Amino acid sequence: MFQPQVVLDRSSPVPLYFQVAEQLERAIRDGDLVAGDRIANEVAWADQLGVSRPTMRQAIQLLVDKGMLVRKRGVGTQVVQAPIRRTVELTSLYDDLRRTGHHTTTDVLDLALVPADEGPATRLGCPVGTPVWRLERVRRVDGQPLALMRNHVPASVTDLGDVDFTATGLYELFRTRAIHLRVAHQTICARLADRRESRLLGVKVADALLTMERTSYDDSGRAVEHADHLYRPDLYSYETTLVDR
Amino acid sequence: MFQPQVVLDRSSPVPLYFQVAEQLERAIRDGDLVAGDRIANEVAWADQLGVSRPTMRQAIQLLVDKGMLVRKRGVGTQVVQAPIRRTVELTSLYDDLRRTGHHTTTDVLDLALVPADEGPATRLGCPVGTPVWRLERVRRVDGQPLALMRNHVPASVTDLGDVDFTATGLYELFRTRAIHLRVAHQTICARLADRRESRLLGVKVADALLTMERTSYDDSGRAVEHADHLYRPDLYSYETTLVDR
DNA sequence: CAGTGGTCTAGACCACAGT
DNA sequence: CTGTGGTCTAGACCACTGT
Repeated sequence: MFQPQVVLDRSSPVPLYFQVAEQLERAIRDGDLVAGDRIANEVAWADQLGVSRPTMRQAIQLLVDKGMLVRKRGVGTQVVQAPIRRTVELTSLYDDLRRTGHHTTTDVLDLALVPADEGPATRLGCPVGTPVWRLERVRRVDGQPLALMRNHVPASVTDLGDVDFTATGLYELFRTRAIHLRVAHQTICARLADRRESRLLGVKVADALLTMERTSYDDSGRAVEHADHLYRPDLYSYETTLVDR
Repeated sequence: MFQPQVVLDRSSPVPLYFQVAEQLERAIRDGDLVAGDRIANEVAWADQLGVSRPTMRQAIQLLVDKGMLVRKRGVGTQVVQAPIRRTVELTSLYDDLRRTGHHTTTDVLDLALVPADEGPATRLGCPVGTPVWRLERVRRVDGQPLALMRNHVPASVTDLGDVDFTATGLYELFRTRAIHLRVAHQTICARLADRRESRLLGVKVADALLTMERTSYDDSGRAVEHADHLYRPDLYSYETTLVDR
């Protein structure tokens, strides 16, 4: 039974289970462990690393949740025969693109404090007429328009008045203001572009677009933001890994 | 601190943590606990229910993963201010629709054992030319065409030759044959319908469609199925709940 | 049968948030 | 400071799988 080298630093502030998961994940990505390989059982791992079994379980569970490992009772734990794609996380498109090294720019079409219409109000769970910030942007990647993004943020959450959204993403801003997004509900669909949208996104009129509606909640369970985004399907797709538990 | 009534049955085969999570979830859905409510702390719960703290944690974690609760260190655990939608699970459209009480029918357009083309072979991780079952269906809801579904299943996984897919879903079939889907990778996008697709789905030519590509892996990490589906965006959208951990 | 993961206990110490 | 969740230990028994 192959056991990749795992070294723990007990003086590190990084939790033990996370250190284990990290190094196991690297072993899989580097190909030290390949599809279908069975890894040693939990007890053996715990023994070898000098951690308790629950801690080792937690490490393995992290990778199971990421879709990289599969557990079968009475059998063992195996590496999934699958190309590892990024799992869906609670990040913004801006973060995604910057991380992958693309040059992104943003055109701000609209930023204003307005009374909430029925749509945004319903989604944010606030009364119609509540002051909300309305933000509309076009996101470009290497010059090409990629997404047309409309967002609403209740004025009670934070003040967007002085923010330069050509330089800062909305989610990045939330982080700097200690607003921690924790849960989001998304609906993804498709529809045809209208005249304005096709012009802004540089596609033909009546071309297909990917639509994404999202409401995000922070760590006190409060609705913080509603997004209504349109993506060019030739430049963007939505990838997820599903895991049955 | 409000604590809904939770009753445990220690003789039940249902794990304790699951019994707790179930009843807590019901309390939230029934409105006994509402958005923003703080629930009692883990130790108090464990004490009252007579279970250990790790068990209670596991119960709460289940609901956190579902996006119904939010934990904050030093503060407590709160109910998320969000409409509860179904979280994404590893189920088929057929299951989804049957569960919501709709009348679904299926037209089988094609079911054949063929050598794998490059596309399906790549996705399934098998050599080009490997025998695979090719299945093409139209799913209807209350008579209306909803989805055009093309699936590929390696012949080595199971025999689809005698299956009546007008009466049985593919995922349902897998379950009856003890093939347990555990991980899937999905890509969701949009494109225009071509002539054949628009005819089969009952939409205008060059109408927008939602596309879904999915590869599923079973509990030994083996690629079991590749799906290439097209959905009518007026009848179907893809909803998810994202949770940051 | 032996080996595996699934569940559970009864504690412990720590980091962080709010008072 | 107190109270909270985050991490961790060192065991235990059980259910399921494959031989």
